[in-house]
Amino acid sequence: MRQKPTLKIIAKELDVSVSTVSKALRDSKEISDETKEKVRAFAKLYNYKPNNIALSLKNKKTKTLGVIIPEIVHHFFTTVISGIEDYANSHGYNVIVGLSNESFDKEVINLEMLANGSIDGFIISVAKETLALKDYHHLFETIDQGIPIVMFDRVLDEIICDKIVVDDIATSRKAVQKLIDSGAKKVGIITTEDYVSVGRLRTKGYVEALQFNNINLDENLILKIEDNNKPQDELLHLETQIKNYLKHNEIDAIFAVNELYAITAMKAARELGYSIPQDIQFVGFTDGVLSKHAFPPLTTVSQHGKAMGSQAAKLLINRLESTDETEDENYKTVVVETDIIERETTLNSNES
Amino acid sequence: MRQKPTLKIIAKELDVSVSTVSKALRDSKEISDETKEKVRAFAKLYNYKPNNIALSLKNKKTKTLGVIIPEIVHHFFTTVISGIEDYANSHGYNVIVGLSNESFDKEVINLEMLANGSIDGFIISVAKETLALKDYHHLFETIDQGIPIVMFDRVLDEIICDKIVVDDIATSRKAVQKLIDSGAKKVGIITTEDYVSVGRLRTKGYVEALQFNNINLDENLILKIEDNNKPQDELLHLETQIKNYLKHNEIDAIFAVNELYAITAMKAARELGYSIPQDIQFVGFTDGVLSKHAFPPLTTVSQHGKAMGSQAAKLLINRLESTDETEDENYKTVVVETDIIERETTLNSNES
DNA sequence: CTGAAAGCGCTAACAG
DNA sequence: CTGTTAGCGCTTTCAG
Repeated sequence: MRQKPTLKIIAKELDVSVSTVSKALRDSKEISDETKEKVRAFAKLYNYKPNNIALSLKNKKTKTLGVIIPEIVHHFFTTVISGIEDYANSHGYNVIVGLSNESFDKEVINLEMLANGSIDGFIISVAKETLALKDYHHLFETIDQGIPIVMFDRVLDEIICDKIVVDDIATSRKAVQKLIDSGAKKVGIITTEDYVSVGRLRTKGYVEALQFNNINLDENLILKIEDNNKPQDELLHLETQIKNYLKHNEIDAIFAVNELYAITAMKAARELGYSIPQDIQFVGFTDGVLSKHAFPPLTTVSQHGKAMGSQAAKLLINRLESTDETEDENYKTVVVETDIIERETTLNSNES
Repeated sequence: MRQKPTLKIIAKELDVSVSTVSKALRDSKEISDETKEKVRAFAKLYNYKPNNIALSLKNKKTKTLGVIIPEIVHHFFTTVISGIEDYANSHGYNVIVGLSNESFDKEVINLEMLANGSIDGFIISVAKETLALKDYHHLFETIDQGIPIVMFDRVLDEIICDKIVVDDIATSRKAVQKLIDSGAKKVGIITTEDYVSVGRLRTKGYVEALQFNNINLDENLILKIEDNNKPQDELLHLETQIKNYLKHNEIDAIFAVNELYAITAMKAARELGYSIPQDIQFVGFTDGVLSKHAFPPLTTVSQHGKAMGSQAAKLLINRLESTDETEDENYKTVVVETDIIERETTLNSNES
């Protein structure tokens, strides 16, 4: 095992001072070409690379971003990370990932661990539990310490910072409109409880779309999935809730606020003898592997997670590197476009 | 914006020396109870937290693990990460994630970036391109620098280090045996090209299972998917390869070395008029969301990614914290168990 | 019991 | 053109 060379070692070896070596390697004009050459050759030979930690301590910046998400085994978050990585890496930044597992405490711990010098800024989508508790002190504190935060997907009006969102309301309106245009008369929604902001907004879009088409709102057609937070029987729970809902209502189209709800509902519908899309149409939210490979392939609105991720990284890095004091207050929230990807769970408008 | 308190600031405020504050906070017995109390109170009030970077520089360890994987939008890797995170976090370590995107160059860059002091050790699954090129100098060099590596899933015999694997051969044997026991006479395999070690090994298990059952090997039943590395039309490419394969062979069971191949093959089979599992049975490898929600739900062998992740983290952290010189050479490779999760694409043995 | 000093690896202001 | 010095935040001898 060969130990890593340091400036000190090189300096001693070449019988010059540490600062000379440092300057030579950074091509300072204070140093003679001759010395530069000598130092560079030696450095290359011994494969010298500056120590990141020392640089971080010196510069008070680590060139790494902290990403905190509720869950990594989840296609949407995973695409966002890949967008972040992409942008960050190509701009010289690394990415530390912290998982909250939807737990408030873990979110706080992760934030605090990383806030002590490990990262320059955060990209975060808050845990459900945090949303439920409405306790945001950890976020306020890190901003107060001068560490910028970019929120995405699950964002908070209370926190003043850069944000990346999807226009949930407009997108849902669009999705529901699609269903109506394809001939659906009784469209239902499978959504989350209202404390999950994205669920609430998507429900709102659903309601607006109905109003716009002069369709009376039937509260029974809104299924809010109770999240019991016990992964083991969650799926079963989900299935029974959906099956009951389908049995007790006359529905010819369903808008589901995520893939899993959509897929589970399709399965339930199939088991109840419906054929898709003739008897009942489906549109999901968030395009992922499940949608593409479902049977039949699910029409879904794509959130462009990768774009959200790189946008988030871009906003954060810009803020970190901006020396412009006036920009300090100028927080943006960028809305990323969504598309509906038509697959085989919806009818064409003219077929209806 | 309140700036973070440092030892220096506290010391000045309390009119004592920096070292006194440091010692007081670490409960050194050199310090009087009175002073300790005073310092602690002040530190709590100002919410003092030691700066990680300074500690890292001082201690020559960062308490963070570098994880380098080919692809994050992939259920298996994602479960592994979650296992790593879990174990690492509960032992005071953070996790930096680097993605190689199956590219050799990106793998090298990531490794080098992180090796310069950012992390204490690596957990890595190598990129396909690296496997194809057989260029492992970056791995040798980081080990040579004294940075331990734990490899998982795609491991290399040439590299001497801790490894976490699945017994691919035995597992494949088991999977194919299951198919045979369920009455299959002509079982095919959809696998990768041989340079992907896991593909090669799984193919080997397939061959062994046939031999064991005195079934003649028909080379035509082995479909090695060409990976053209162009994501956009990859899927289409995959589909046509598989469809051709199904058309030109008589097959009543397929063992696929990953979920995607299995799902795609099921789709192709359905389109060709087969019914599953009556006409053709399927077993996949690597249990993920796709398998569970496929139509019909796919029988699959579970790799226990989360267990692999925490095992990897455990091995790495043990090695990092072991002061025992004798352990230095004692590299383990742990084999994690696999299970076959029976769902609806296979017949029961007694039904056959 | 407390403080001064050195050092982790690096940069930069300032002398020479 | 090169070297000395100080300092980033912290720990740890070693003196007092």
